[in-house]
Amino acid sequence: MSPAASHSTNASRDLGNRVAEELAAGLFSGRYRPGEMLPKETELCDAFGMSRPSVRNGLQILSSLGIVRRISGKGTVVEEFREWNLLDPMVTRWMAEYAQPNPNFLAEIFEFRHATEPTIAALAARKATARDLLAMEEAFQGMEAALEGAEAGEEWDRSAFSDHDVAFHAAIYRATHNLVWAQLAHILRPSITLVVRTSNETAEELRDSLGRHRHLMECIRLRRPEDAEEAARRVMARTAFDLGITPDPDAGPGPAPNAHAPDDAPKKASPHRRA
Amino acid sequence: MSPAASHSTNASRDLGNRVAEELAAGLFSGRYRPGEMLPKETELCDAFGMSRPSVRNGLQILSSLGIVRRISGKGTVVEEFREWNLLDPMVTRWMAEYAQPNPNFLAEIFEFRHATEPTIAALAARKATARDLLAMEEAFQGMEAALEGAEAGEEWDRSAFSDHDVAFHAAIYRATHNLVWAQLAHILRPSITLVVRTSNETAEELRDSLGRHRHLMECIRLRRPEDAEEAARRVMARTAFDLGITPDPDAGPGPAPNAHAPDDAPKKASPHRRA
DNA sequence: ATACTAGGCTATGTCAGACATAGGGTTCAA
DNA sequence: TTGAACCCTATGTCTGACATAGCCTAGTAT
Repeated sequence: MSPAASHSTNASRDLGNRVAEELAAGLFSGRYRPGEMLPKETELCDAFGMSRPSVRNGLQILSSLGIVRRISGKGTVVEEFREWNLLDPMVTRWMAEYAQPNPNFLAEIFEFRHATEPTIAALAARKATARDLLAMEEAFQGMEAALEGAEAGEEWDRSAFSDHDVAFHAAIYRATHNLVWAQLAHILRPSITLVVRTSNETAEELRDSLGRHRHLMECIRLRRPEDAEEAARRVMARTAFDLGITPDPDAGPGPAPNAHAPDDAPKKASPHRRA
Repeated sequence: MSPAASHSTNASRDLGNRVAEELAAGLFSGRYRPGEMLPKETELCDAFGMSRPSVRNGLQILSSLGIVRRISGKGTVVEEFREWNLLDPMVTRWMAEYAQPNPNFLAEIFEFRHATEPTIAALAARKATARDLLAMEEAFQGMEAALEGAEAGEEWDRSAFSDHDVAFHAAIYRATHNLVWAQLAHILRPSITLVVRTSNETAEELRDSLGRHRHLMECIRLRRPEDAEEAARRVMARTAFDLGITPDPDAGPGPAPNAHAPDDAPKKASPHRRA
C-alpha cells in the first residue's frame, strides 16, 4: 500500500539503534580509529537515508558509551579505546560481533577471568540455587550436543558450541547472586566467541574441555567451594592453552600472559594442588 | 537583554544531560521505582521547560544505560534494578551521588572488592610504573592531609578524604594495566562515598586505616606481590569493620558472603529473591 | 453469553525546516 | 609579530507536523 509513503517508516521503528549498530561495525572493526573524525551528521543522513534526528540519536548512543565525543561546532571524534565502556552489554556484544580478535585484548580479558573465575566458582558453590544449577546444566548439555553433532561427522557449528559455553560461564557468574559479578558476565561473550572464531581445537581437545566443565559443575552442585575453585582453575588452564597463552593445558596458572613484568618475587605456587 | 529571547538557550548547551541527571536523581533516590512509569514526554517538557527533542535526548541516555525502557505508544517504564548497567561510569556516579545507602547493595560491592582487591594489588605490584606510583602517592598524601586537618580541630571534610581514598584504590586498579580492571575502578566511588557518608569513624580508626593503606602502597612500590596481596586483605578487613560487616578489623579475612549483615539487616535463609 | 473484530485514543517514533551558538581559521591593522 | 574582528562550518535546540504501536472499548456474530 502507498508505495510512495512519505515517511515510509515501514521498516524498523528504532532507527537510532540502526545507526549506532552500523557505525559500531565500522568502529570496532577498525575502519574508524581513535582520534579520527566521523562523517558529519548531514553526510550520515545521506548515507543512511534517514533524517537528522535519527542520526543524532545513534550518535548519542555511541557518545553515552564513551566511544565517540561530540564537539559542538566541530564534529564527532572517536575516543581513545581506553575510554570506551567495555563493560557495557552492548559494547561487549559489538566486540564479539565486529572486532577482529586482538591478541593483546583477549589476553587481558583472559587475565581477568583467570584471576576471578576460581573465586566466582567458589562463591557459586556456596550460593547456587536449583534454578542456577538448571541453567548450568542446560548450557552444558547444549555444549555436549554441539560437540556430538560435530563428532557425528556433520559440519560443525562453532557458534552453537560457543554460545552454550558463554551461557555456562554466565550461569556461574549469576549463581553468585552478586550484582557486580552478575553484570561482569557480559565480558564472557567477546572473550569466548573471539577465540572460538579463530582457534581450531580438535574434537579430542573439546571433549577434554567438556570434561573439565562437567567437573566444575559437579563441584558447584555438591556445594564444595574449594573443589569448585580448583576445578575452575583447570577449566581456565584449558582455555589458556586454547588461547595459545600456555603451551600445555596442565601447565600451572601462568598469571600474566606477557612476562615483561619485572618480578623479582617468585610467582604464587598453587597452595592446594590435589592431583 | 532581549527578555523575550525566543530560544533562550542561554543556560547550558547540554539539555539532554540535564534531563537525564534530574531524572536519575529521582530514579536512584527511589522516587521512581522499577515497574512504574515515568511522566510522559510532554509532561517532562513542561516540568523542565524544554522542548521535546531535549527531553527525548535525556530519556535516550537513561534508556541506553538500561535504567528505563521506552515503549512506543505507551510510555517510559523503569527497568528492574538488575537490568541497570551498574558498571557504567555515569551510573556509578549517580549511585554515589543520589542513592541512599542500601546495606545489602553495599555488602555486595564489598564482597566483590574483598575477593578481588588482593589479587589486583598483587598484579599491581608486578606491573606498576613510576606514574602509577606517583598517582598512589598523591592520593595517599591527600588522605593524610584531610586527616591532619581533622585532627587540627577544624571541622572535618569527609568528602575530601573519601575522594582521595577513591583515587588511591583507583590508582591501584589502573596500575594493573589491564583494561577490565581499570574500568572496574568506577565501582569504587559508590562503595566508598556511600559508607563514608553514613559511618562515623573516629580519628584513631582513620589513622589505623591510613597506616594500612601506606603499607599496601609500600608493598606495591617494592614489587612484592604476595605482601601486597596480604596488605590489601588488611585494608579490606578495616573497610569491612567500617562497613559494619565484621565486628573486629582484625577478624581474619572471613569470606564476607555468609557473615554479612550482622545487625541492621537480618539475613534471610533463602537466597531466593522472590517475595 | 462469549469470543472476535473494528474503531478510536494516547504516547512515542520520525520527519522537515529553521535558528542559535561553539570551534576554528583567516584577514587586517597596530 | 601579535592581537582582534570577521566569517564559515557543524553541532545543539526549537517548532510543528504526521505515522504508528499499544491499549481500551464497543459492537457484532456465533
